[in-house]
Amino acid sequence: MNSNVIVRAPLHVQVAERLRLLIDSGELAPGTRLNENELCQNMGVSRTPLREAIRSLATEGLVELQPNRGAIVSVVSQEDVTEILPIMASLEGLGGRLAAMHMQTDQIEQIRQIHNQMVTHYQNNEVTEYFETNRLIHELITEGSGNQTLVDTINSLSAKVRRARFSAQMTRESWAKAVSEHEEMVIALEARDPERLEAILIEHVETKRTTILGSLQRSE
Amino acid sequence: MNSNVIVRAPLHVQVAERLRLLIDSGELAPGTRLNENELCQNMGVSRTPLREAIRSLATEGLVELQPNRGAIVSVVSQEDVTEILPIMASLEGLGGRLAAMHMQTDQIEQIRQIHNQMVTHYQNNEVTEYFETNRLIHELITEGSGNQTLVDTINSLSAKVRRARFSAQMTRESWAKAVSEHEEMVIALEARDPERLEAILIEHVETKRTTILGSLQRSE
DNA sequence: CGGGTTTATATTGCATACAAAATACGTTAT
DNA sequence: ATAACGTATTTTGTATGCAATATAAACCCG
Repeated sequence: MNSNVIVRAPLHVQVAERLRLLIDSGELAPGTRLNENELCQNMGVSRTPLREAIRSLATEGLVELQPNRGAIVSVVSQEDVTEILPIMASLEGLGGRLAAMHMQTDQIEQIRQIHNQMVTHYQNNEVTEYFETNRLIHELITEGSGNQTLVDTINSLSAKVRRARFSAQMTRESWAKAVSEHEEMVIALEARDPERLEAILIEHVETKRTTILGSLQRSE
Repeated sequence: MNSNVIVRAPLHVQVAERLRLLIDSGELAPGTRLNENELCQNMGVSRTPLREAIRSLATEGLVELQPNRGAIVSVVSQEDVTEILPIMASLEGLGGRLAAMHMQTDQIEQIRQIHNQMVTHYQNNEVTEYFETNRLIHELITEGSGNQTLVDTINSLSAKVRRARFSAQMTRESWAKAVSEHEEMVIALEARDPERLEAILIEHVETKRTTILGSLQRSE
Protein backbone atom coordinates (compact mmCIF):
# COMPACT_ATOMS: atom_id res chain seq x y z
CA MET A 1 0.00 0.00 0.00
CA ASN A 2 1.26 3.45 -0.84
CA SER A 3 -1.44 5.97 -1.49
CA ASN A 4 0.51 9.08 -0.59
CA VAL A 5 3.41 8.86 -2.99
CA ILE A 6 5.39 12.06 -3.16
CA VAL A 7 5.71 13.23 -6.74
CA ARG A 8 7.75 16.34 -6.94
CA ALA A 9 6.84 18.52 -9.87
CA PRO A 10 8.92 18.12 -13.02
CA LEU A 11 11.64 20.67 -13.53
CA HIS A 12 10.04 22.32 -16.52
CA VAL A 13 6.93 23.00 -14.43
CA GLN A 14 8.97 24.53 -11.62
CA VAL A 15 10.89 26.62 -14.10
CA ALA A 16 7.67 27.78 -15.76
CA GLU A 17 6.31 28.83 -12.38
CA ARG A 18 9.43 30.75 -11.56
CA LEU A 19 9.44 32.48 -14.94
CA ARG A 20 5.78 33.37 -14.55
CA LEU A 21 6.63 34.99 -11.24
CA LEU A 22 9.54 36.92 -12.72
CA ILE A 23 7.36 38.18 -15.54
CA ASP A 24 4.42 38.99 -13.30
CA SER A 25 6.58 40.91 -10.86
CA GLY A 26 8.01 42.95 -13.69
CA GLU A 27 11.53 41.71 -13.00
CA LEU A 28 11.39 40.49 -16.57
CA ALA A 29 9.86 43.52 -18.25
CA PRO A 30 7.76 43.29 -21.41
CA GLY A 31 9.97 43.15 -24.47
CA THR A 32 12.90 41.63 -22.61
CA ARG A 33 14.76 38.91 -24.47
CA LEU A 34 14.95 35.59 -22.70
CA ASN A 35 18.55 34.49 -23.00
CA GLU A 36 18.59 30.76 -22.49
CA ASN A 37 22.13 30.39 -21.23
CA GLU A 38 21.74 33.26 -18.84
CA LEU A 39 18.50 31.95 -17.37
CA CYS A 40 19.95 28.45 -17.16
CA GLN A 41 22.82 29.68 -15.06
CA ASN A 42 20.57 31.75 -12.82
CA MET A 43 18.20 28.89 -12.16
CA GLY A 44 20.74 26.11 -12.20
CA VAL A 45 19.03 23.94 -14.78
CA SER A 46 19.94 22.82 -18.24
CA ARG A 47 18.42 24.27 -21.38
CA THR A 48 16.04 21.41 -22.04
CA PRO A 49 13.58 21.98 -19.18
CA LEU A 50 14.00 25.73 -19.54
CA ARG A 51 13.02 25.59 -23.18
CA GLU A 52 10.07 23.37 -22.41
CA ALA A 53 8.94 25.93 -19.85
CA ILE A 54 9.30 28.75 -22.36
CA ARG A 55 7.12 26.85 -24.85
CA SER A 56 4.43 26.56 -22.20
CA LEU A 57 4.56 30.25 -21.41
CA ALA A 58 4.32 30.95 -25.12
CA THR A 59 1.03 29.07 -25.48
CA GLU A 60 -0.16 30.90 -22.36
CA GLY A 61 0.66 34.11 -24.16
CA LEU A 62 3.13 35.37 -21.59
CA VAL A 63 6.05 35.24 -23.97
CA GLU A 64 6.30 35.47 -27.71
CA LEU A 65 8.43 33.14 -29.78
CA GLN A 66 10.54 34.58 -32.55
CA PRO A 67 11.87 31.81 -34.78
CA ASN A 68 15.63 31.46 -34.54
CA ARG A 69 15.71 34.46 -32.29
CA GLY A 70 14.34 33.09 -29.07
CA ALA A 71 11.56 34.45 -26.94
CA ILE A 72 10.68 37.87 -25.59
CA VAL A 73 8.32 38.76 -22.78
CA SER A 74 5.16 39.66 -24.62
CA VAL A 75 4.05 43.25 -24.50
CA VAL A 76 0.43 43.86 -23.58
CA SER A 77 -0.77 46.70 -25.74
CA GLN A 78 -3.58 49.13 -25.13
CA GLU A 79 -5.50 47.29 -27.85
CA ASP A 80 -5.06 44.02 -26.00
CA VAL A 81 -6.49 45.53 -22.83
CA THR A 82 -9.35 47.07 -24.79
CA GLU A 83 -10.14 43.62 -26.14
CA ILE A 84 -9.79 41.80 -22.87
CA LEU A 85 -11.87 43.96 -20.56
CA PRO A 86 -15.26 43.36 -22.22
CA ILE A 87 -14.53 39.65 -22.09
CA MET A 88 -13.66 39.91 -18.42
CA ALA A 89 -16.89 41.80 -17.83
CA SER A 90 -18.98 39.03 -19.36
CA LEU A 91 -17.12 36.30 -17.54
CA GLU A 92 -17.00 37.98 -14.14
CA GLY A 93 -20.67 38.72 -14.55
CA LEU A 94 -21.37 35.08 -15.25
CA GLY A 95 -19.21 34.07 -12.32
CA GLY A 96 -21.10 36.40 -10.02
CA ARG A 97 -24.47 35.16 -11.17
CA LEU A 98 -23.48 31.56 -10.53
CA ALA A 99 -21.84 32.47 -7.21
CA ALA A 100 -24.99 34.19 -5.97
CA MET A 101 -26.84 30.96 -6.65
CA HIS A 102 -24.34 28.48 -5.27
CA MET A 103 -22.27 30.04 -2.50
CA GLN A 104 -22.61 28.93 1.09
CA THR A 105 -23.59 31.48 3.73
CA ASP A 106 -20.28 31.21 5.56
CA GLN A 107 -18.37 31.81 2.34
CA ILE A 108 -20.39 34.96 1.78
CA GLU A 109 -19.67 36.05 5.33
CA GLN A 110 -15.98 35.58 4.66
CA ILE A 111 -16.22 37.84 1.65
CA ARG A 112 -18.03 40.44 3.73
CA GLN A 113 -15.14 40.42 6.20
CA ILE A 114 -12.49 40.78 3.53
CA HIS A 115 -14.57 43.51 1.95
CA ASN A 116 -14.59 45.40 5.26
CA GLN A 117 -10.83 45.06 5.43
CA MET A 118 -10.62 46.42 1.92
CA VAL A 119 -12.69 49.45 2.86
CA THR A 120 -10.34 50.09 5.78
CA HIS A 121 -7.37 49.95 3.44
CA TYR A 122 -9.19 52.39 1.18
CA GLN A 123 -9.79 54.80 4.04
CA ASN A 124 -6.17 54.52 5.15
CA ASN A 125 -5.01 55.05 1.60
CA GLU A 126 -3.08 51.76 1.64
CA VAL A 127 -2.97 51.13 -2.08
CA THR A 128 -1.07 47.84 -2.20
CA GLU A 129 -3.18 46.21 0.49
CA TYR A 130 -6.31 47.57 -1.18
CA PHE A 131 -5.44 45.99 -4.51
CA GLU A 132 -4.59 42.70 -2.87
CA THR A 133 -7.86 42.42 -0.93
CA ASN A 134 -9.73 43.64 -3.98
CA ARG A 135 -8.19 40.93 -6.12
CA LEU A 136 -8.95 38.34 -3.45
CA ILE A 137 -12.63 39.27 -3.35
CA HIS A 138 -12.99 38.94 -7.10
CA GLU A 139 -11.19 35.63 -6.94
CA LEU A 140 -13.43 34.30 -4.18
CA ILE A 141 -16.60 35.33 -5.98
CA THR A 142 -15.44 33.71 -9.19
CA GLU A 143 -14.45 30.55 -7.35
CA GLY A 144 -17.86 30.66 -5.71
CA SER A 145 -19.32 29.94 -9.12
CA GLY A 146 -18.08 26.40 -8.74
CA ASN A 147 -16.92 26.52 -12.35
CA GLN A 148 -13.21 25.77 -12.49
CA THR A 149 -12.93 26.36 -16.22
CA LEU A 150 -14.40 29.80 -15.69
CA VAL A 151 -11.90 30.51 -12.93
CA ASP A 152 -9.00 29.46 -15.16
CA THR A 153 -10.23 31.47 -18.12
CA ILE A 154 -10.67 34.62 -16.08
CA ASN A 155 -7.31 34.21 -14.38
CA SER A 156 -5.51 33.86 -17.64
CA LEU A 157 -7.10 37.03 -19.02
CA SER A 158 -6.74 38.89 -15.75
CA ALA A 159 -3.02 38.15 -15.64
CA LYS A 160 -2.51 39.96 -18.92
CA VAL A 161 -4.38 43.06 -17.86
CA ARG A 162 -2.54 43.14 -14.57
CA ARG A 163 0.76 42.91 -16.38
CA ALA A 164 -0.10 45.99 -18.39
CA ARG A 165 0.15 47.94 -15.13
CA PHE A 166 -2.14 50.71 -16.24
CA SER A 167 -4.33 50.29 -13.21
CA ALA A 168 -1.89 51.64 -10.66
CA GLN A 169 -3.00 55.23 -11.02
CA MET A 170 -6.62 55.69 -9.99
CA THR A 171 -8.12 59.06 -9.42
CA ARG A 172 -9.64 59.67 -6.01
CA GLU A 173 -12.96 59.73 -7.79
CA SER A 174 -12.77 56.42 -9.65
CA TRP A 175 -11.38 54.77 -6.55
CA ALA A 176 -14.41 55.89 -4.55
CA LYS A 177 -16.69 54.58 -7.26
CA ALA A 178 -14.95 51.22 -7.29
CA VAL A 179 -15.33 50.88 -3.53
CA SER A 180 -19.01 51.76 -3.61
CA GLU A 181 -19.56 49.22 -6.37
CA HIS A 182 -17.84 46.64 -4.23
CA GLU A 183 -20.21 47.48 -1.39
CA GLU A 184 -23.14 46.87 -3.72
CA MET A 185 -21.60 43.63 -4.87
CA VAL A 186 -21.44 42.25 -1.35
CA ILE A 187 -24.99 43.37 -0.67
CA ALA A 188 -26.26 41.65 -3.80
CA LEU A 189 -24.33 38.54 -2.83
CA GLU A 190 -25.78 38.55 0.67
CA ALA A 191 -29.24 39.00 -0.83
CA ARG A 192 -28.40 36.14 -3.21
CA ASP A 193 -29.54 38.18 -6.15
CA PRO A 194 -27.83 36.66 -9.23
CA GLU A 195 -29.06 39.15 -11.82
CA ARG A 196 -28.13 42.12 -9.69
CA LEU A 197 -24.66 40.82 -8.86
CA GLU A 198 -24.05 40.06 -12.50
CA ALA A 199 -25.09 43.57 -13.50
CA ILE A 200 -22.90 45.19 -10.86
CA LEU A 201 -19.87 43.14 -11.84
CA ILE A 202 -20.28 44.06 -15.48
CA GLU A 203 -20.65 47.71 -14.52
CA HIS A 204 -17.64 47.38 -12.26
CA VAL A 205 -15.39 46.18 -15.05
CA GLU A 206 -16.72 49.04 -17.16
CA THR A 207 -15.58 51.44 -14.43
CA LYS A 208 -12.20 49.77 -14.52
CA ARG A 209 -12.04 50.24 -18.27
CA THR A 210 -12.79 53.93 -17.94
CA THR A 211 -10.16 54.27 -15.24
CA ILE A 212 -7.53 52.56 -17.33
CA LEU A 213 -8.28 54.49 -20.48
CA GLY A 214 -8.30 57.69 -18.47
CA SER A 215 -4.91 56.86 -17.03
CA LEU A 216 -3.67 56.19 -20.54
CA GLN A 217 -4.94 59.56 -21.69
CA ARG A 218 -3.13 61.35 -18.90
CA SER A 219 0.11 59.50 -19.49
CA GLU A 220 0.33 60.55 -23.12
CA MET B 1 15.64 44.59 -49.28
CA ASN B 2 13.90 41.37 -48.46
CA SER B 3 10.42 41.79 -47.12
CA ASN B 4 9.21 38.32 -47.93
CA VAL B 5 11.70 36.23 -46.05
CA ILE B 6 10.71 32.63 -45.84
CA VAL B 7 10.71 31.59 -42.22
CA ARG B 8 9.64 28.01 -41.98
CA ALA B 9 8.01 27.26 -38.69
CA PRO B 10 10.17 25.63 -36.03
CA LEU B 11 9.87 21.87 -35.79
CA HIS B 12 8.15 21.91 -32.44
CA VAL B 13 5.42 24.11 -33.86
CA GLN B 14 4.90 21.85 -36.85
CA VAL B 15 4.83 18.83 -34.57
CA ALA B 16 2.32 20.51 -32.27
CA GLU B 17 0.09 21.27 -35.23
CA ARG B 18 0.26 17.71 -36.44
CA LEU B 19 -0.52 16.35 -32.98
CA ARG B 20 -3.43 18.73 -32.62
CA LEU B 21 -4.81 17.37 -35.88
CA LEU B 22 -4.36 13.78 -34.80
CA ILE B 23 -6.13 14.46 -31.53
CA ASP B 24 -8.90 16.50 -33.07
CA SER B 25 -9.61 13.88 -35.72
CA GLY B 26 -9.85 11.24 -33.06
CA GLU B 27 -6.93 9.29 -34.48
CA LEU B 28 -5.40 9.76 -31.08
CA ALA B 29 -8.38 8.97 -28.90
CA PRO B 30 -8.86 10.47 -25.43
CA GLY B 31 -6.90 8.52 -22.86
CA THR B 32 -4.30 7.32 -25.35
CA ARG B 33 -0.73 7.32 -24.11
CA LEU B 34 1.69 9.37 -26.16
CA ASN B 35 4.76 7.21 -26.59
CA GLU B 36 7.63 9.51 -27.41
CA ASN B 37 9.79 7.04 -29.34
CA GLU B 38 6.87 5.81 -31.35
CA LEU B 39 5.73 9.31 -32.32
CA CYS B 40 9.30 10.32 -33.09
CA GLN B 41 9.67 7.50 -35.56
CA ASN B 42 6.31 8.22 -37.16
CA MET B 43 7.06 11.88 -37.62
CA GLY B 44 10.75 11.57 -38.29
CA VAL B 45 11.90 14.01 -35.64
CA SER B 46 13.93 13.64 -32.50
CA ARG B 47 12.46 13.65 -29.04
CA THR B 48 13.40 17.22 -28.17
CA PRO B 49 10.99 19.09 -30.47
CA LEU B 50 8.35 16.43 -29.90
CA ARG B 51 8.54 16.92 -26.15
CA GLU B 52 8.38 20.69 -26.54
CA ALA B 53 5.25 20.25 -28.63
CA ILE B 54 3.69 18.00 -26.01
CA ARG B 55 4.33 20.62 -23.35
CA SER B 56 2.52 23.19 -25.45
CA LEU B 57 -0.46 20.93 -25.95
CA ALA B 58 -0.50 20.32 -22.22
CA THR B 59 -0.91 24.01 -21.42
CA GLU B 60 -3.59 24.14 -24.10
CA GLY B 61 -5.32 21.38 -22.23
CA LEU B 62 -5.31 18.91 -25.10
CA VAL B 63 -3.08 16.45 -23.31
CA GLU B 64 -2.46 15.77 -19.67
CA LEU B 65 1.02 15.32 -18.24
CA GLN B 66 1.60 12.53 -15.78
CA PRO B 67 4.99 12.99 -14.07
CA ASN B 68 7.43 10.28 -15.03
CA ARG B 69 4.72 8.57 -16.99
CA GLY B 70 4.42 10.77 -20.01
CA ALA B 71 1.32 12.33 -21.46
CA ILE B 72 -2.13 11.05 -22.34
CA VAL B 73 -4.72 12.64 -24.59
CA SER B 74 -6.97 14.41 -22.11
CA VAL B 75 -10.49 13.13 -21.73
CA VAL B 76 -13.24 15.72 -21.83
CA SER B 77 -15.75 14.72 -19.19
CA GLN B 78 -19.42 15.54 -18.99
CA GLU B 79 -18.55 17.89 -16.12
CA ASP B 80 -16.10 19.73 -18.35
CA VAL B 81 -18.76 20.25 -20.99
CA THR B 82 -21.24 21.36 -18.34
CA GLU B 83 -18.71 23.95 -17.20
CA ILE B 84 -17.75 25.12 -20.66
CA LEU B 85 -21.14 25.68 -22.24
CA PRO B 86 -22.31 28.53 -19.99
CA ILE B 87 -19.00 30.25 -20.66
CA MET B 88 -19.45 29.77 -24.39
CA ALA B 89 -22.94 31.22 -24.08
CA SER B 90 -21.66 34.40 -22.45
CA LEU B 91 -18.82 34.79 -24.89
CA GLU B 92 -20.76 34.01 -28.04
CA GLY B 93 -23.42 36.40 -26.80
CA LEU B 94 -20.82 39.11 -26.36
CA GLY B 95 -19.36 38.34 -29.76
CA GLY B 96 -22.76 38.62 -31.36
CA ARG B 97 -23.51 41.91 -29.67
CA LEU B 98 -20.25 43.39 -30.88
CA ALA B 99 -20.70 41.88 -34.34
CA ALA B 100 -24.15 43.44 -34.72
CA MET B 101 -22.55 46.80 -34.02
CA HIS B 102 -19.43 46.48 -36.15
CA MET B 103 -20.02 44.17 -39.10
CA GLN B 104 -20.10 45.48 -42.65
CA THR B 105 -23.21 44.96 -44.73
CA ASP B 106 -21.46 42.71 -47.22
CA GLN B 107 -20.16 40.53 -44.44
CA ILE B 108 -23.69 40.13 -43.13
CA GLU B 109 -24.86 39.26 -46.62
CA GLN B 110 -22.22 36.56 -46.78
CA ILE B 111 -23.50 35.07 -43.55
CA ARG B 112 -27.03 35.12 -44.93
CA GLN B 113 -25.86 33.13 -47.94
CA ILE B 114 -24.04 30.55 -45.85
CA HIS B 115 -27.07 30.37 -43.61
CA ASN B 116 -29.25 29.56 -46.61
CA GLN B 117 -26.82 26.82 -47.58
CA MET B 118 -27.05 25.47 -44.07
CA VAL B 119 -30.83 25.36 -44.22
CA THR B 120 -30.60 23.40 -47.48
CA HIS B 121 -28.25 20.91 -45.82
CA TYR B 122 -30.76 20.63 -43.01
CA GLN B 123 -33.62 19.94 -45.39
CA ASN B 124 -31.54 17.34 -47.26
CA ASN B 125 -30.52 15.75 -43.97
CA GLU B 126 -26.82 16.25 -44.77
CA VAL B 127 -25.47 16.15 -41.24
CA THR B 128 -21.76 16.66 -41.87
CA GLU B 129 -22.27 19.58 -44.23
CA TYR B 130 -24.80 21.06 -41.82
CA PHE B 131 -22.34 21.02 -38.93
CA GLU B 132 -19.62 22.50 -41.06
CA THR B 133 -21.70 25.44 -42.30
CA ASN B 134 -23.11 25.87 -38.81
CA ARG B 135 -19.62 26.09 -37.32
CA LEU B 136 -18.59 28.52 -40.05
CA ILE B 137 -21.48 30.88 -39.29
CA HIS B 138 -20.66 30.98 -35.60
CA GLU B 139 -17.03 31.60 -36.48
CA LEU B 140 -17.87 34.45 -38.84
CA ILE B 141 -20.14 36.13 -36.33
CA THR B 142 -17.53 35.88 -33.61
CA GLU B 143 -14.87 37.21 -35.93
CA GLY B 144 -17.27 40.00 -36.81
CA SER B 145 -16.85 41.24 -33.27
CA GLY B 146 -13.41 42.46 -34.28
CA ASN B 147 -12.08 41.13 -30.99
CA GLN B 148 -9.30 38.65 -31.68
CA THR B 149 -8.83 37.70 -28.04
CA LEU B 150 -12.50 36.81 -27.91
CA VAL B 151 -12.17 34.68 -31.03
CA ASP B 152 -9.20 32.84 -29.57
CA THR B 153 -10.88 32.27 -26.23
CA ILE B 154 -14.03 30.89 -27.81
CA ASN B 155 -12.09 28.66 -30.20
CA SER B 156 -10.08 27.13 -27.41
CA LEU B 157 -13.22 26.30 -25.43
CA SER B 158 -15.13 25.22 -28.50
CA ALA B 159 -12.39 22.77 -29.44
CA LYS B 160 -12.83 20.93 -26.17
CA VAL B 161 -16.58 20.59 -26.51
CA ARG B 162 -16.22 19.42 -30.08
CA ARG B 163 -13.73 16.79 -28.99
CA ALA B 164 -16.25 15.38 -26.56
CA ARG B 165 -18.31 14.34 -29.59
CA PHE B 166 -21.59 14.33 -27.73
CA SER B 167 -23.22 16.63 -30.22
CA ALA B 168 -23.43 14.14 -33.07
CA GLN B 169 -26.82 12.82 -32.14
CA MET B 170 -29.51 15.48 -32.34
CA THR B 171 -33.15 14.66 -32.20
CA ARG B 172 -35.24 15.83 -35.14
CA GLU B 173 -36.85 18.24 -32.72
CA SER B 174 -33.74 19.92 -31.32
CA TRP B 175 -32.29 20.13 -34.81
CA ALA B 176 -35.35 22.03 -35.99
CA LYS B 177 -35.06 24.36 -33.02
CA ALA B 178 -31.42 25.03 -33.71
CA VAL B 179 -32.17 25.91 -37.33
CA SER B 180 -34.97 28.27 -36.40
CA GLU B 181 -32.72 29.97 -33.86
CA HIS B 182 -30.14 30.40 -36.57
CA GLU B 183 -32.75 32.04 -38.75
CA GLU B 184 -33.50 34.48 -35.95
CA MET B 185 -29.81 35.13 -35.51
CA VAL B 186 -29.37 36.20 -39.09
CA ILE B 187 -32.47 38.37 -38.92
CA ALA B 188 -31.19 40.10 -35.78
CA LEU B 189 -27.85 40.59 -37.46
CA GLU B 190 -29.43 42.09 -40.57
CA ALA B 191 -31.48 44.36 -38.34
CA ARG B 192 -28.25 45.22 -36.50
CA ASP B 193 -29.89 44.57 -33.18
CA PRO B 194 -27.06 43.85 -30.71
CA GLU B 195 -29.19 43.05 -27.67
CA ARG B 196 -31.42 40.72 -29.61
CA LEU B 197 -28.55 38.85 -31.28
CA GLU B 198 -26.84 38.46 -27.94
CA ALA B 199 -29.99 37.04 -26.38
CA ILE B 200 -30.54 34.59 -29.23
CA LEU B 201 -26.97 33.36 -29.12
CA ILE B 202 -27.17 32.75 -25.40
CA GLU B 203 -30.46 30.93 -25.86
CA HIS B 204 -28.91 28.99 -28.73
CA VAL B 205 -26.07 27.66 -26.63
CA GLU B 206 -28.64 26.75 -23.98
CA THR B 207 -30.44 24.68 -26.62
CA LYS B 208 -27.16 23.01 -27.42
CA ARG B 209 -26.64 22.22 -23.76
CA THR B 210 -30.04 20.61 -23.52
CA THR B 211 -29.36 18.60 -26.65
CA ILE B 212 -26.03 17.36 -25.37
CA LEU B 213 -27.31 16.47 -21.93
CA GLY B 214 -30.27 14.75 -23.53
CA SER B 215 -27.97 12.74 -25.74
CA LEU B 216 -25.97 11.80 -22.67
CA GLN B 217 -29.11 10.64 -20.89
CA ARG B 218 -30.06 8.38 -23.77
CA SER B 219 -26.59 6.91 -24.09
CA GLU B 220 -26.51 5.72 -20.48
C1' DC C 1 -0.71 -22.73 -8.48
C1' DG C 2 -0.77 -17.93 -6.71
C1' DG C 3 1.15 -13.90 -4.31
C1' DG C 4 5.04 -11.36 -3.67
C1' DT C 5 9.77 -10.12 -4.59
C1' DT C 6 13.51 -9.48 -7.64
C1' DT C 7 15.37 -8.63 -12.06
C1' DA C 8 15.06 -7.01 -16.68
C1' DT C 9 13.17 -3.85 -20.05
C1' DA C 10 11.13 0.13 -21.64
C1' DT C 11 10.09 4.94 -21.10
C1' DT C 12 10.49 9.29 -19.40
C1' DG C 13 13.43 13.25 -17.48
C1' DC C 14 17.40 15.91 -17.82
C1' DA C 15 21.96 17.20 -19.56
C1' DT C 16 25.18 17.62 -23.01
C1' DA C 17 26.93 17.90 -27.78
C1' DC C 18 26.60 19.29 -32.37
C1' DA C 19 24.48 22.07 -36.30
C1' DA C 20 22.39 26.19 -38.09
C1' DA C 21 21.14 30.68 -37.78
C1' DA C 22 21.62 35.34 -36.17
C1' DT C 23 24.24 38.97 -34.15
C1' DA C 24 28.54 41.46 -33.31
C1' DC C 25 32.79 42.84 -34.80
C1' DG C 26 36.58 44.18 -37.56
C1' DT C 27 38.44 45.00 -41.98
C1' DT C 28 38.52 46.92 -46.42
C1' DA C 29 37.19 49.75 -50.05
C1' DT C 30 35.09 53.78 -51.63
C1' DA D 1 34.39 58.64 -42.34
C1' DT D 2 31.10 55.52 -43.66
C1' DA D 3 29.12 51.72 -45.99
C1' DA D 4 29.56 47.09 -47.20
C1' DC D 5 31.50 42.87 -46.90
C1' DG D 6 33.36 38.86 -44.55
C1' DT D 7 34.70 36.59 -40.38
C1' DA D 8 34.17 35.49 -35.46
C1' DT D 9 31.18 34.86 -31.70
C1' DT D 10 27.01 34.22 -29.61
C1' DT D 11 22.53 32.16 -29.46
C1' DT D 12 19.05 29.24 -30.83
C1' DG D 13 17.45 24.65 -32.85
C1' DT D 14 17.86 19.76 -32.97
C1' DA D 15 19.83 15.32 -31.91
C1' DT D 16 21.83 12.10 -28.93
C1' DG D 17 23.34 10.05 -24.53
C1' DC D 18 22.96 9.02 -19.74
C1' DA D 19 20.33 8.72 -15.34
C1' DA D 20 16.00 7.94 -12.91
C1' DT D 21 11.55 6.13 -12.75
C1' DA D 22 7.94 3.14 -14.11
C1' DT D 23 6.29 -1.07 -16.34
C1' DA D 24 6.76 -5.85 -17.52
C1' DA D 25 8.71 -10.36 -16.85
C1' DA D 26 10.86 -13.92 -14.48
C1' DC D 27 11.55 -16.13 -10.40
C1' DC D 28 11.07 -17.84 -5.79
C1' DC D 29 8.59 -19.38 -1.92
C1' DG D 30 4.52 -20.59 0.43
